[in-house]
Amino acid sequence: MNPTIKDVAKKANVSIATVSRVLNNLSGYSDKTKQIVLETIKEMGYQPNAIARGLINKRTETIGVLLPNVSSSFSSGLLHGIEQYAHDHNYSVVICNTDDVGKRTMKYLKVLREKQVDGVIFASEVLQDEYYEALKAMNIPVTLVSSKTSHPSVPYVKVDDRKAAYDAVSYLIRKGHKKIAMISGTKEDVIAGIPRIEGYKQALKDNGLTFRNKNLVYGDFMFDSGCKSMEQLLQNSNDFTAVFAASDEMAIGALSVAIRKGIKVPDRISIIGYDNIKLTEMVVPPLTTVEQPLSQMGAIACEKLISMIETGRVVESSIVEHKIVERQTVKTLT
Amino acid sequence: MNPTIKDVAKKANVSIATVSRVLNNLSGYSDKTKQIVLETIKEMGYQPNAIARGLINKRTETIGVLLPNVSSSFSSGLLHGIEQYAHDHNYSVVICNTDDVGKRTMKYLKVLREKQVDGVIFASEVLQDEYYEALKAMNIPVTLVSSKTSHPSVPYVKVDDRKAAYDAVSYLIRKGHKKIAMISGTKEDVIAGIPRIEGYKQALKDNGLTFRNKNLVYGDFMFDSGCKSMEQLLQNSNDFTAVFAASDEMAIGALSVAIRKGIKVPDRISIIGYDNIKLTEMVVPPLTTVEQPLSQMGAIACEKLISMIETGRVVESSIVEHKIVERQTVKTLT
DNA sequence: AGAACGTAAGTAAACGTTTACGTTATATCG
DNA sequence: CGATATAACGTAAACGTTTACTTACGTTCT
Repeated sequence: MNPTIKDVAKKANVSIATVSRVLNNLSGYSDKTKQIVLETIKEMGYQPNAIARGLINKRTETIGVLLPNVSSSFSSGLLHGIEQYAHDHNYSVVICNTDDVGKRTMKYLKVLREKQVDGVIFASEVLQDEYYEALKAMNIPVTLVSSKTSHPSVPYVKVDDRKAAYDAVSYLIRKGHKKIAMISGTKEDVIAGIPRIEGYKQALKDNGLTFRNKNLVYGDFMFDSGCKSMEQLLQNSNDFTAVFAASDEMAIGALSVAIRKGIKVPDRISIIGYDNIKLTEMVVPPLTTVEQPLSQMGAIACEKLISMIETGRVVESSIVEHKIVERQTVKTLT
Repeated sequence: MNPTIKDVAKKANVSIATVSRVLNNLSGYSDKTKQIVLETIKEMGYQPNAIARGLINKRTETIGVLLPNVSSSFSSGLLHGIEQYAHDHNYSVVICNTDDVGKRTMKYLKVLREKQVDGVIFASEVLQDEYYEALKAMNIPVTLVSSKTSHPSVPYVKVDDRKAAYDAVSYLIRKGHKKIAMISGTKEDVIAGIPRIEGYKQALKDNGLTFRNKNLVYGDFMFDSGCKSMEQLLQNSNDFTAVFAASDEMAIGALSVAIRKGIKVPDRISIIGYDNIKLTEMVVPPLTTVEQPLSQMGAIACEKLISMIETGRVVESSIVEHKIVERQTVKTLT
């Protein structure tokens, strides 16, 4: 078995307390004993046991991250930022892939509680009442990323979806487009669905353009639905020069059916996406899109969480800046 | 504070031991006391403390996963399978994103040791001697996925890279191609570099085709290097009708420069990739590729690991089946 | 010289479990 | 009926730390 602090103490001829003290850089020992202890520690290859430590100081230096789909480009972008920040601050992260199913989430929450994590991040998930209650019972801090809530004790970090959509559409308008379609995400999504539709409508209105029902279709943020939506749009009216998609995957879906149908992008139709996932650079032509700084958002959410863990004080939510990344799928109309 | 087993015991008028017994479904109590205990547990909202439990049975039911890049489609595919299997078997997974830097890996290993994880999976990382020694000192099982090693005590799961490359090239040959270029990964990579080059050369040889140096170029598996490699290939000779890329990202890079240069794919040049990441379906035309069942591989690696943890016996390595997924980037030459 | 104090340690309780062992009461059997 | 087996518990040690409290001793000051 691995040596324990007791073994070290015995070999170094000091008490357990003394070893613990030098381990934790406290005072109460001479330079000489410090050297001896340090040496025997190295000699024996001693490593402290974080479990025992955790039991007594009620801190595990571990956080839980719940996300709907680890293997999506979106989630993993957030995760990257979270992990990096956490690790740089000596926290470990345990991942919980909910696959969008509520049952699983509750089970995860239970496990995280048993394992005594110091806090949890909900990434891109809505904080159901049931979850909130469970978390409250656990009595540990929570933050949200790419999501929001009205509970004052749980801060979130996200972009302003309404404004981002507004800006995307305004951008198209500035480029001379007057007939702009939208491929929305799911109609019920209070984060990435509704606000983006509102931004779209508002931008049209503010620029004297009329909203047409048949130029708005609904997908589910995924590639396939982007394809279908584009076909639907083409069938509905074919009366638009640009489309704003509520996710890059859908935008790329739209792009691919356009190409397949021989519709030139951006010459005949311009497309702008949303997210700026890695894929956008790889596709031909590269996709113009509105960027969410995913990794940075993850890092900020993690920063907030750790701050709450260590200070015990609730911190403020943040709105992070989106920006339009111009690539080659939007044409300037003259 | 959360109630402990002691609180439950007191309220239920039994001893701690009894509560523990019903909690763990052991024997030594009447049905009646069981009911009472269960009720007070529910009443008080008691949840066992896995840290205390872990301290005593030296098991944390947690595994560590080291991977070079969480946000790559490849890694997250593996991770997905790992997480799912682990969670279904009541293990938690803590992720460690090494970003390919060795220093970080050693630090992670130290943390994982302190946190007393029950085992670790190296995903798509080569097991350096230094790591192996550290792991051996920890005295816990290890498995590798999408990597291999000659240490008999660490099982791995991967596809047969040499054979997969051989099959990919043979496939092109069967489709009538005689002049086949290759965009390789890094020359030094003993897993995904060398064996795939060997498979490529062997397939040429076995079919009476001669290998030409200028038809083999080196990238680093990433998109950008795929672009550059394709340009280099075009400059070198332009004397090939098909290219085999050692990763989908590079294949897509090659595809995109082809399209940009007006080279029709697959009419003028056929392309086959490697991995079958999600991206391959989204690109136009959809990429023909050889599939590695990433999620399944992750699950198998995790299964092996858990088996080793629970039985204490080393298990065998596995070679999983690759297969060619035909999409639209390979043309049959007549 | 003696009081007062600071430094360098040691002792032991505590964290929340599991579990080996001990104790009682009841049932079983010859 | 006495011996003994068994069921139903309780007691306390153990896991590897941290830390409040105590002790021993050397300095400094008056």
